[in-house]
Amino acid sequence: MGIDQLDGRIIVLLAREPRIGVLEMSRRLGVARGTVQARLDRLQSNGVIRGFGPEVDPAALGYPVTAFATLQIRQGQGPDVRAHLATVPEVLELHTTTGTGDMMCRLVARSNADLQRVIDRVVGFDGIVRASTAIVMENPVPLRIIPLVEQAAGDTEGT
Amino acid sequence: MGIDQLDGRIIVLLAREPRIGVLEMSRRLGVARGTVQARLDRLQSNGVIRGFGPEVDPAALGYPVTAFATLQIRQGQGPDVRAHLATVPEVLELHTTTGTGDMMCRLVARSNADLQRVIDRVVGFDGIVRASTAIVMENPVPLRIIPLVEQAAGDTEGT
DNA sequence: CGGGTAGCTGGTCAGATTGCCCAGTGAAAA
DNA sequence: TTTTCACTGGGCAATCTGACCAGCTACCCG
Repeated sequence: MGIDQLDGRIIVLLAREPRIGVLEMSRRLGVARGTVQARLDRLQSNGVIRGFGPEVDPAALGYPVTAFATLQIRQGQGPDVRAHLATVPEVLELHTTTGTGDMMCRLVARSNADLQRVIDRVVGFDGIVRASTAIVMENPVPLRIIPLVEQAAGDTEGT
Repeated sequence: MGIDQLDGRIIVLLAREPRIGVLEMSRRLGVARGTVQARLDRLQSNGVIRGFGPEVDPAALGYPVTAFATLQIRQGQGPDVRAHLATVPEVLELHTTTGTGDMMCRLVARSNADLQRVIDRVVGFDGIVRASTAIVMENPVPLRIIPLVEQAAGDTEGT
């Protein structure tokens, strides 16, 4: 596990210009096309690169409001709660955590008013004892991976 | 703003099989290639589709520990704190929020012990008053967009 | 009502890229 | 020393892309 510098450069290049294609990458990186192809195959079978799905902006879809909800679950109701939350489209992700809450989820909604509806739907389930919600105002650092990839590529040098 | 059913089907198809290409999509959706191309162009210039960057798994990079940190900021120090956090590679995203905390960030680390180092680096900055951290144990619902896209495509029918 | 716009179809075209194969080389591991 | 592995540089056929076209329909507007 771990990536070397060439892997890192491939990922960063791909993150910056996703449409670029293997041939152009090999040109820019100064290596043979087969090498880039082999590296990419390996990164994907490694699981380092999960895929190339489209990044969809919920705001552009009509869901400009984002919030994080911390949930407290009744003992033993975990599995049921997960199944329940998985059925709510506005639940974008769900984690079980240590700490004050038992779960943490990311929600989106069409408006602040609509957020109320979403929260009602989320907590309107027996196993959920309490929920506390934090509405996102700004997003100074959008989800990113490049700095981490650069660090991983610089530090680890393979295994 | 909003997407119609064809847009929705395009996005879902793309999310399920990213490598698919415009031609194959047009075949499966039963529309002309030019249509799919035009839709995709529009979705991208709309900002609905931000891009096709590689989805990198931090765990496979050697960072298997994820945590969420809620930060309380000293009045007026917001901008400085943002700039500080932006320099930490392990900070994957950062939001400013309403509620008990002022900011919320997603962190990764090489281990639980390493998480301590990351947190020290995050909070080792003057403007941060307090931080409370929740370590992620499981991720029952990984970041997803398909259900929301399907709902948006079904409901809105364009504007 | 007629005109104009917008979107989709089904087709063509040249050019680029992909996936695949190969032999040769250098370095590291056994 | 022999084997293994990754990378190089090359070539091949098949495919896809981006661009363009005319024709058609639906729709809005004056």
